[in-house]
Amino acid sequence: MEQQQISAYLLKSGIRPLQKRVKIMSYLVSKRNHPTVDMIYSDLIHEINGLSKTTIYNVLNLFVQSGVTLALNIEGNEVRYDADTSTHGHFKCKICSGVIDFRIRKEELPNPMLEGFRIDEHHYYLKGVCSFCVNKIEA
Amino acid sequence: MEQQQISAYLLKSGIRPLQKRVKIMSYLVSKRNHPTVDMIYSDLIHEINGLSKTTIYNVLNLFVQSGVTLALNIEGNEVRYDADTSTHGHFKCKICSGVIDFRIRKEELPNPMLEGFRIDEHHYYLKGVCSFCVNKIEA
DNA sequence: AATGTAAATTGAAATGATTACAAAAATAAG
DNA sequence: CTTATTTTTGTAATCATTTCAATTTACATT
Repeated sequence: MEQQQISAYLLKSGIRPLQKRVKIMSYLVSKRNHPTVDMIYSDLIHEINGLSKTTIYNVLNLFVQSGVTLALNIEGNEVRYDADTSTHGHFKCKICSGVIDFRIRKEELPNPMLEGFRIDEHHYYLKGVCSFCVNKIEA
Repeated sequence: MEQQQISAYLLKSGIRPLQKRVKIMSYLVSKRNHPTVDMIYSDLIHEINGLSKTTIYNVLNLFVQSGVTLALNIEGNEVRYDADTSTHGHFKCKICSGVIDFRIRKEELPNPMLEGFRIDEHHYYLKGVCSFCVNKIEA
């Protein structure tokens, strides 16, 4: 996606499309790698002069609050970020630590009987070993 | 559940039923409150003389590795523990921070097309506002 | 009951992720 | 161009968790 489109998208979501915000969203959208803050930092530090890790935290927190990014809590010691806010599930491989998306339709997710509750977010994730690492183990 | 039963259960799961382990498992099973380590500590420190927080971490890690306890990663900054290892979902209230269970059958959970993957764990959780807090907000 | 050995527990220090905060820089408005 | 507001930065603080060596406990064998 073009920086132009990213800017327009942020603006539409009530976020001023400042340089670093656009770059970070652009990173999330193009890589789709469910990165941690550290991954974003080490990838963007070369590209953005004088980028601070605090800024990444600030920007991501803003994104999450504004609803343009999901914070994924799959492992206790790391938060991963995903700019795809549509309904989908995640799989995390115990071996290579990679996180991949899988499509599910909202109607497929069970709707528990929670009388009077307001449900804002659905999270569905699986853990195991991805096909690539399964082969490595068997070999 | 009686301490006797807890001990037998731990033994069957390959865990030596030492005093503190039995007390911690007993706590998890009877309270069913999805506690954090801190919650367990502040509740049991009165009951168990000279209990250390490190011990709670040790015991819980053992429980999780042995498969008798689930580690729930719903919020990025806290891990909660659940001795109910059967298939079920969790709801976390944004207001009161409480976590409650809801029943779902394994067959209800969508089975994504992940050719060649080995899937070990399914996690399904919802976030929102519980009925009690919904009323508080409206009032 | 006493002894020895292995396992568990402890507390202090280390680690690692995240947040708080005040100063500096960038942005927008007049 | 000047000023006011917002954003970014870097350091220090915080908080959960792990590491590790020393102490204690559990348990099998005398």
